[in-house]
Amino acid sequence: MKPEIQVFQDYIRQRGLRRTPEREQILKQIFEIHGHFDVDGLYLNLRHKGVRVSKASIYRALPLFIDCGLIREVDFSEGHWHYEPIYGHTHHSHLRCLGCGEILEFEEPALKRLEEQLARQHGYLIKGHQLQVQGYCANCRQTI
Amino acid sequence: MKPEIQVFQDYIRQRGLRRTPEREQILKQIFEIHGHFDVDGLYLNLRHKGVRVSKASIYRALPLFIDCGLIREVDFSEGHWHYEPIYGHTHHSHLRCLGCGEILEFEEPALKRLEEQLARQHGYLIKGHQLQVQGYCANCRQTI
DNA sequence: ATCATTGCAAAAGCTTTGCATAAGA
DNA sequence: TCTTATGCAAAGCTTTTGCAATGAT
Repeated sequence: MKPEIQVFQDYIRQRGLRRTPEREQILKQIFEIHGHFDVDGLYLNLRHKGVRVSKASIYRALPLFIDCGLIREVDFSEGHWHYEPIYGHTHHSHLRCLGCGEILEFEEPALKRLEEQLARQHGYLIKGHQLQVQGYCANCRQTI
Repeated sequence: MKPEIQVFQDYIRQRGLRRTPEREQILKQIFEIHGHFDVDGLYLNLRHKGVRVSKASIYRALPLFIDCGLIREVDFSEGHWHYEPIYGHTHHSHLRCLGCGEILEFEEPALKRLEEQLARQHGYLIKGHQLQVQGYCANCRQTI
């Protein structure tokens, strides 16, 4: 069994919830996309594959996946939520082009030290961070 | 005249737009708050002061303020937009408590170098970045 | 006199929720 | 059997937009 499914089943059992084919299909699809997604795109992916799941079920499943650390919200400033798998993926940040919407990923290991410093300085238990950088890509910068 | 008002008037003139008391009141209020805000809070602030402005005008004014570099969007993962003044303020990031919602500001000058590196590496013209760190504050970490 | 801007109310998106039905445990 | 989960449709929220009236230049 894929490890992300295992993680979810453990979480489900521990919380006294139920294992359903819908949740498993949604999770499977998310980890096949292997990149960021939004609810509508995920829903369409599933429908095109012939998987019958309602958006309501997706909206109800995502908080569970977040809660057990499989995915996280990401902010692309587009007025609706985006998400991405984090389980089994290295932590990365996003560089977004304000012209064409292209999104590049990059790693920034120095932020781990920043987290530790903030923890010490303010007594926080740090759970994570998000960094987005915006600008114009090589193409779009010529047209502004 | 306050410098942020001056910046906005210059922008207005340059774009052939019109100077209105509504926009000026909204901008004035934003720079009196001197911290992050959302549309509803800003609207209530103005109403309580007896300033008659509609939310529609606020929604229509904010993109202008963003466009001329006076404010920026900030993401607190709360399902609606937050904003903060940036003109005349030093750039900072946010540390947010997942328990009580407290928000601390901190500076992270190293990210300037990261921006330059990304610009070189990917040919981007960088316009800015946002960093949020989440965790539990000294109080809330005891109750989770 | 023009034409941008306003306020209102309606519409549009995305997300959440109530409820009857289905189905895990 | 008991309770959670699903699908549908309705409701909720935030944000956007159409339109007639207003007002800046």
